[in-house]
Amino acid sequence: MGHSQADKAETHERIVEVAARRFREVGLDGISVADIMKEAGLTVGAFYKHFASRDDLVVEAMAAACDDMAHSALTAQPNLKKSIQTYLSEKHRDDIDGGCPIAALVNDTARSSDNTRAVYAQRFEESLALLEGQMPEGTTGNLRAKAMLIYSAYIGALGLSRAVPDSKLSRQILNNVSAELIALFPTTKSEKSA
Amino acid sequence: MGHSQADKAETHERIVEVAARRFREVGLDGISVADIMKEAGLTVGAFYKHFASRDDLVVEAMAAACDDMAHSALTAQPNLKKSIQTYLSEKHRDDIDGGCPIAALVNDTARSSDNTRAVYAQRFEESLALLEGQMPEGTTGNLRAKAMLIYSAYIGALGLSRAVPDSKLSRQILNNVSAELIALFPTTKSEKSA
DNA sequence: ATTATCTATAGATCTATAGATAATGC
DNA sequence: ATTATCTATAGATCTATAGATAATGC
Repeated sequence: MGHSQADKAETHERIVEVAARRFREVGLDGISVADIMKEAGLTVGAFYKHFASRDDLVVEAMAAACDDMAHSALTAQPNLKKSIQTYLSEKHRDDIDGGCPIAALVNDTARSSDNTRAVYAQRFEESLALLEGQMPEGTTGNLRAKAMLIYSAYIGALGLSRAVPDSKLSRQILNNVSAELIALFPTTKSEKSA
Repeated sequence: MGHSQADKAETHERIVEVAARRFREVGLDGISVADIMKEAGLTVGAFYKHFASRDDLVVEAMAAACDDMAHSALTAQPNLKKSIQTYLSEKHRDDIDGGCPIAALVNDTARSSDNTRAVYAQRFEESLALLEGQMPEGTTGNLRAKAMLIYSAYIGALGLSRAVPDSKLSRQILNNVSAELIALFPTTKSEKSA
């Protein structure tokens, strides 16, 4: 039983990380506090020294999940084409618990607390700005609106690809939406090597 | 206590209709059998004369919800522009329990039973075909792929508009994605009057 | 002395079933 | 006789709290 203050901070973070993964996989209501604690190597009694309520964990886990994601599919790609191909890949589809929470939890968030929805919206707008920054040079019109279209297509296509049980249809959704988006927003030559 | 066989059929349908609404609103796991029965004017004991398990109700309710929807936003519109405007409207956003279950339950479905997912996928493909049939004359390329892009954008934008707590941002998502889709797939003159 | 953790449990739920009741339908 | 409904409840959960234990930190 180690319980220094340093241990507590580590423990807190470990609980949040477990929750950030599990919530994406099974939904914000799909796992109990006791099971989260067990997966973090603890028992349920310690939970309320770290969080005032289960919902406080949901809020923190939502933020953590969004921060996870911010450094992969949307941020770390050199151009829009790569972003589209990465986001709408079978790898991302099969990595629910490590993938984009904006997609995995969009329905859950609509039914959740104001605090959770506020975190979700804030992180969504940050990701949207990143996507807007990836729009090809020379794209005309409302760039933020176009980024919203792309992000909406991301969320819908990824969600559908996970919902349908037929793997052929699932792949078709990812590939078709990916191809259509790439055709609509062609990356310029200078950006390809960027 | 009326319980003729005709009554039973009506009762069965009433339970399914209540579930089809509530599931869209609170998720497939968000309401108990007892509360569904209460809302249908019954008590929990009668439930298992109508369904072998809770999951059987989920399957039937999913089908019923999709049938509801099939005759409104996607089917009953004369052209694609009207379909886009209707689907991505504040009215649809605020009518979760009567709106499109393909959007409202996409995350829930990914976590649900094979039977539920099969019904979802079947109805999705039917709606997709309707949308494909609404593509403007002279649209070139892979029509099914383009319909998948539109439907994905529908699901993502509607989901986002319900998840974010800021009503201004919510409206912006609907209006921007709607405008971008209409610009991408302009309806021809002959179709406008169709 | 304080506190991070543990075990144990109160009180509220949830699915599913058992058994009683009252209506249908042969 | 059958059965659609009811009330009641078994058994399994879930959130949150109480009280004991063992380590930290003044």
